[in-house]
Amino acid sequence: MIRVRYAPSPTGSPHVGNIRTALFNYLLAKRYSGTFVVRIEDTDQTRKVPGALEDILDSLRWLGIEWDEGPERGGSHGPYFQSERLEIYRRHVDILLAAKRAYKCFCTPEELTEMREYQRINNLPTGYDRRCRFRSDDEVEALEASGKPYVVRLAMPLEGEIEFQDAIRGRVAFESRLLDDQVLLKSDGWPTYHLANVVDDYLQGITHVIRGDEWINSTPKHVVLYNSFGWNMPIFAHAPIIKGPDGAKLSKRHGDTRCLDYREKGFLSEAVANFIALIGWSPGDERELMTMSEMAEAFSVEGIQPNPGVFDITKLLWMNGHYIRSKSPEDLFDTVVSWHTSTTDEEYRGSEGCAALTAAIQSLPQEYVTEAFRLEQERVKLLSEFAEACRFFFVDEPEMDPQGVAKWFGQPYVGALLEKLEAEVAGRSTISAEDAEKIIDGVVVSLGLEKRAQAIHPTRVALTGKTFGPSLFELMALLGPERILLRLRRAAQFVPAAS
RNA sequence: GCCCCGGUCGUCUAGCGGUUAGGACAUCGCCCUUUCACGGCGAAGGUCGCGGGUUCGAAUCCCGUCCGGGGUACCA
Repeated sequence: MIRVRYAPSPTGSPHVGNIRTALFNYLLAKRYSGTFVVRIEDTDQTRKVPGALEDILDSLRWLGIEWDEGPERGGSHGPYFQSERLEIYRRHVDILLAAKRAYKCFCTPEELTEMREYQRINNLPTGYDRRCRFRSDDEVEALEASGKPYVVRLAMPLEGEIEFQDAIRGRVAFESRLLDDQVLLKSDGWPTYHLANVVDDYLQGITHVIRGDEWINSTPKHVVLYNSFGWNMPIFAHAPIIKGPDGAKLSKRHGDTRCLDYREKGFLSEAVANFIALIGWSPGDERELMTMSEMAEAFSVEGIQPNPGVFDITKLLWMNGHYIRSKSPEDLFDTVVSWHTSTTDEEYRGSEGCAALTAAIQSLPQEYVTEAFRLEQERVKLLSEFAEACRFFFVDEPEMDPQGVAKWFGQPYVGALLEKLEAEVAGRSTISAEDAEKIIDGVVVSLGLEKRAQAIHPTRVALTGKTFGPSLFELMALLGPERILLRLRRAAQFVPAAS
């Protein structure tokens, strides 16, 4: 039975690279019907950020990454907050101390800074020089009795190599003498990540650790820790980082990197999950569009690539469009409306489209709004685009595109066209798409036009103000006679007097 | 500086000793069509970072080198 974990620290809102690590772990658990646990690594109280925990859980929930054990859910291996496990770490530090696999270090931060400075200047490998490691028991006791604060450090092997098998990269080896004696317990009595992570992974029965590449350098310290306790190690897999377009690790500088930003911008969770999984992982065949369960079925650690990938927003956009197109009208309505009412995106909130949609939802029949969404569905790449794309359906006087007017309303027949259409539409209670087509064709004949496109384009501009959009006939069917009449009359004002 | 990881079209990737180096996004063209989009078809785009080996044969194995990234905390 495999057990994996996602162990974020609540120091900020998780970004997409971080959340992808959670996804990989989750997929592995799903693949083998294992257990996915979420553990909060809050051992650095000074870096705790309010709201971060909520954002972590929110990000997971949004993407559909459900955890079997962890915050809000509990489980048999709790507590799932490291801040509630302090006693456990202390107990384990004592074990290490008693076995001489760790020691107390009384060096002050100032001394350490000075030491590193010296090392840097002399081009020596930086690291703790172990000056406290060989103190006698009496000496340590005296120092401790004097009330001098201390940390506990791991006694690393002085020579030889430390190696481990990485499931993605194969054998990774480090020279022991280059590794320093990592702090395990800080002077405030709290553990560092290194200690807490190893103790918890062991106690919580974690079998596979998929984590970011940035951990690969501290893995030998973890290996020594496992050995010092006499524990078996989990399988390590270090996933590559996600880079920004400039090749550097994805960060705030690259704009939106917060996972939840994508939700606010109008991305669908299924698109984001699908897309980020594909940075660094592939099912081994040529599939790209995959649901969560399809990905889980195809997932393997071996399918993770060792080299970092660039986050290509263009491809995400394409994928988002795909998932928008795949929605049923009902689902689409629910999705767009609930996104619209909850998004915090300021640019969207302040847009005219947003205001028009809000009004439409309140005053127009749901069927009307649903149909408007359906007609724009294949053109839209973001949820946030529906409001603007559908605006002409919702407002009485859509903006007239000057270029569209210039291009089509200069035709000598346009005045007559609009009049004839008005005459045809007047008196009807409804118009179907078929009716609309017959009306247009009839007008084409009576005006002696060569192609119906000559009638269609000006009519589109008259009714929507735009030169592009859904099928004119379908759009007329949705608008209905009353709106069409109003718009036809208004459009007449834009026709140059000469015609 | 030192250590570690990585390097296949612009981007995401398949590939794991013998392939015309395949797919996807983006780009361009054609088709469909009332426009835009969707969809379909096609094109262009890769000296597999570079240089040496090993081998009958190397994107695939080895060494070197260059470039990029990551780590070098009483942060995770």
